[in-house]
Amino acid sequence: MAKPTVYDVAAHARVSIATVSRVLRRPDLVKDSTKEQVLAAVRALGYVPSASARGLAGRTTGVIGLYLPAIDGVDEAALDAAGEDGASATVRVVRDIPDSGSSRVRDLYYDEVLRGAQLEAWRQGFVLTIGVGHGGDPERMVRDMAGRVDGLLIVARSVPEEMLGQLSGSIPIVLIAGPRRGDSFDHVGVANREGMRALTAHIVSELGVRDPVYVFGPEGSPDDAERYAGFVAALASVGVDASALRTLRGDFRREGGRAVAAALVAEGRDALPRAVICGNDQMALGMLDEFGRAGVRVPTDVLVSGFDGIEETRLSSPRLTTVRQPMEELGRAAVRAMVDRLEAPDTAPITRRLPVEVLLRESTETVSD
Amino acid sequence: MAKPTVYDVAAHARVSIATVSRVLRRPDLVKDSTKEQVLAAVRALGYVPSASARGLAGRTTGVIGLYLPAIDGVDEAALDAAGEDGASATVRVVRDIPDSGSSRVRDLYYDEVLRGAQLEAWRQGFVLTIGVGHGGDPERMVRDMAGRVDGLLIVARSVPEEMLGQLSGSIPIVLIAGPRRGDSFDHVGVANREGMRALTAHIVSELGVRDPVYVFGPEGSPDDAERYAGFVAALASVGVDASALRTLRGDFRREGGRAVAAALVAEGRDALPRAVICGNDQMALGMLDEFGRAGVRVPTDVLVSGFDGIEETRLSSPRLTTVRQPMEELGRAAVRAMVDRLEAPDTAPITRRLPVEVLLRESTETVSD
DNA sequence: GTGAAAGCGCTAACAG
DNA sequence: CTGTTAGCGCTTTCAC
Repeated sequence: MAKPTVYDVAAHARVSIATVSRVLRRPDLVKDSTKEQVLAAVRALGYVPSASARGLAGRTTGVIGLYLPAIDGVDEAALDAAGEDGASATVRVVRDIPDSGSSRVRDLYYDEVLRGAQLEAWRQGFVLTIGVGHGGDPERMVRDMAGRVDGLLIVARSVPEEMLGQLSGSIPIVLIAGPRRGDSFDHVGVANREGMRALTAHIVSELGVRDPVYVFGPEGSPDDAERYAGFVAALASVGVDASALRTLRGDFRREGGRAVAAALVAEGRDALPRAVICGNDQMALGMLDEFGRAGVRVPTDVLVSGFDGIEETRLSSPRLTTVRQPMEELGRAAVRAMVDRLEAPDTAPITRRLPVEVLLRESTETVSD
Repeated sequence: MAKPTVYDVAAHARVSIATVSRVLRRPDLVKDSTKEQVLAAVRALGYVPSASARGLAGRTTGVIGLYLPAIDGVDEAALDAAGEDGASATVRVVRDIPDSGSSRVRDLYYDEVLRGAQLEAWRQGFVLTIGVGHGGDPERMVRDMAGRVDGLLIVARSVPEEMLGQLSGSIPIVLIAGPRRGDSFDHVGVANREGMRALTAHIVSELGVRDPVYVFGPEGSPDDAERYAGFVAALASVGVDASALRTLRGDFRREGGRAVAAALVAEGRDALPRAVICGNDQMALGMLDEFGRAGVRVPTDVLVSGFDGIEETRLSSPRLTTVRQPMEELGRAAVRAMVDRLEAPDTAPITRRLPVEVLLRESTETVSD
């Protein structure tokens, strides 16, 4: 008993295959009584329509693809090793000492984007298929996905610019996050600039720090550039020339934040800046780590802020002031943009910019505050 | 310039479509020189094969589906509201007080399963498509998925038993977690029983508590039943009849744990059990919350343990002793099982049982320990 | 090695 | 309202 097809259902219900198809797609066009027969046959046979056939005939798959960049510490070698179920014990008992699990820190970022995309896709009648980069070239995977979906959502910078060009020739693409792409791609992003501007304004105006230090991420991050632009703008609006201020460079990772903080501490406690504004949360958390170790008090000795709003910022001590990006909403907006694009293929590029939220917490709290 | 097809490529390369197909699927059967021509044409045209057509012709989609149960607090109404991009502000600044974000607590469980499945699927040359239940009936979504994948991974109890029966008639199914299904389904699970047995043994033998109290989840959870069986077994092996011991009933949720703890406290401090062993982490965390509020000290006054190994257990104070399930590995193992099944459709049901890890932490630490 | 031709299961005109 | 009939783009014998 192979998988039943329309033909089987048609035969069973004593109608033509066209009628079966209609019952499933435009039920209103079919007489109630025949509809019943067909439905009964469907149930009896356990018929499930083939998406492949439907896709071929209808030239549309009902699938939206989401491509995410490589997951942090995915270790291919370890994966291979884990590949076989060794005869390992069923239970292992270990004394788990604090901090041993720090390697589990993962950016929840994409999980949330994924969740939002999935939810919205379903609401819109689409299915989501995901591809996650893994080290090397996105090439193969992205191409493969391109062949099986109606449209592709791509997280910024996870795919080389050139491939985007080619791809967009044959399939709609919506870019997620990253730099603004008013030009040639549909794009949903967040208000990086405005968020950092508001945060900086708070620190400068409310807290009276006129010489905050900005900590960059790795060279070439457009998100970081936008954030810094917001930083500069906030300062400019109170008459401070940001280019005269000191800046530091990290790498967007926690470890990098630690290093930057350590360097600062090494210069002497009295030389510490009054406020450190980091390009992302991970670096800020790293600085918190190191300042804590070194006995530098936050916020008493120095104010620290991050950007992104990852979960850990709520759990650090002190809790970290940050700018929360609406990740889940980002995924959702991307799907919406894609659906719009699919409905109107030849309209101008869609650009959506989502609002952010500045979360003021203890890491930037002052006495007078 | 519509999407190029095999015909376009064939014409461009001056060969037949059969040759184009061969170059892409069995390159070894084609002469090098012609292969070159075809590849060149593919590049020139930006050809991407249609997965639908391929699926139809080859009766296999190269897709594995993963169906996850409803996400905790998904609020459909809120989703609708969020549907339109209101003219909301770009930035909002709020003073974020501690604990305000407790609603964001989400079980990371499925995210990890998802990640593992995705990774392994790709390694095996498959693409993963995911479906997440949302409140109501899984029916429609699962059926839809069934039509577009080669096999379906289903998290236990997210789909009614009967539907599983039907489905498995037309498509391979691998159940994830939940009760053992040695019978009629392929299944990957974890060593619930053994894990709880080891944990209980530790508390009984090492810490000398011969009358721990077990806190159940909601009625009818097979996972919980297995865990309790482990609890009973551990006790039995030191000559204690667990059925004579007190048990409590929660609901697997944090709030439920709080309620249970509150009830216990209300009975009087001196009547407190010496150890409380919970069926999952959420309840244990809830108990920690309430004990903390009530001034009951953990582990001094009472020992508390959980089960699952969710992230929050590392961040609570005291950190929670628990049994960590290898979630990511669960997803990976499920995919592997599916691939095996696909390769050998008619072999006996596959059952994989993954080891767990008992993590001893401060919530069960005693002085003598 | 390569080409011709027959489907894979479904949808969508087009008749009736 | 329902049936007939072309394909959709690709894989796969079967010949050559």
